[in-house]
Amino acid sequence: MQKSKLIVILGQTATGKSGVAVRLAKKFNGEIVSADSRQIYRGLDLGTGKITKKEMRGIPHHLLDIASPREQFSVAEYKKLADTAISGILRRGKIPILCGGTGLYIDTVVNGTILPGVAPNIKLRKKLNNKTTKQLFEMLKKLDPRRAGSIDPQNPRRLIRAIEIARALGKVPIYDQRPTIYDTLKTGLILSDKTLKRKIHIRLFARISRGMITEAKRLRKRGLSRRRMEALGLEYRYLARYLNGKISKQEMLARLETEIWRYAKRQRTWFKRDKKILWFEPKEFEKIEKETKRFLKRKHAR
RNA sequence: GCGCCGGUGGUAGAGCGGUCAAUUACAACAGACUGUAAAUCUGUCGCCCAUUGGGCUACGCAGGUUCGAAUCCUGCCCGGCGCA
Repeated sequence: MQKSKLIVILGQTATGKSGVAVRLAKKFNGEIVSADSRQIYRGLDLGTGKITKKEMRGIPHHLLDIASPREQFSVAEYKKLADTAISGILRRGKIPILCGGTGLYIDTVVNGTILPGVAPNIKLRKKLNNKTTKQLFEMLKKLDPRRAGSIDPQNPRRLIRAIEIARALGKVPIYDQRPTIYDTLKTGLILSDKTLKRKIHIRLFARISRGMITEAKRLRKRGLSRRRMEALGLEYRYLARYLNGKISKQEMLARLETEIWRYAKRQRTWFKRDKKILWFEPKEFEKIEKETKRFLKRKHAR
């Protein structure tokens, strides 16, 4: 059976993914599925650099604004919704374009990852949060020695999740890599460090002048807790600290610039491992287009 | 001009005779990652070789005391405060 074609546009923050995705969608009759863990949330617009209605140029975008920022979203939910969105697009005879910078989300969809099927247990997590990393590791060792051997013993978040799964299933399952259901073209957008830094800087100030601070205030007014806002990371984390009077506006901007850069590097580290990504500079649209055309014509997967 | 306090690695800031290339934090760089992923976590971080380890240069500058100094003394330079 022929696998369905899926186009992926990925890259670090501020590399111009959205624009490229829209152009491709225009060209090849596509619809876009966002793969961004923060643009999922309603009301996080300027701070996440969410595409505007106008910029969409009539192209349908999926998985934006589908969750309340007050609640925690998860990869598992994302995967389910993304799969649904993609099949919908395919059913309409269009090309799905997965576009975003959240590497884990992309991989989960593209690789057809099977997640353990154990929902977060908030109560348990709260309880475990009081334990030391060492204690958590000991707990996991007792519950599932195998997983304890492969996990990062110093990462409480991972340990808690592993314990959560082990308690529900007896042990943390090992999942074999499944044959993926999509025939995928992964296109990565890349800029030199210097250019990316500059773009991050410019974009940050543009967001401020477009009202990012007002957006943050609005979110707080609508009941987004300070804690939750802090947990959203980057702009929202530092905006929260600023609104709280913990840092000055200037400190916020300075911190943000370096934090965004660091985030971009983490993204780069993640994407680097994937040797199947074809990298282009965003301005090389013709090349991207050509590659995409070739991919879409191709009969069989790889 | 006198008095006091201070000058430490990219930054902030410990150390106040040996165990100090120097706690720690931040930055920088590298990396991990299967239901919080813009999150969370790890490693490296004076220079030069080396696998453990070794060598060199370092704590404003110049001298000195000492077996031994970032740490004590003297002078100088610089900064802050106080008195003139």
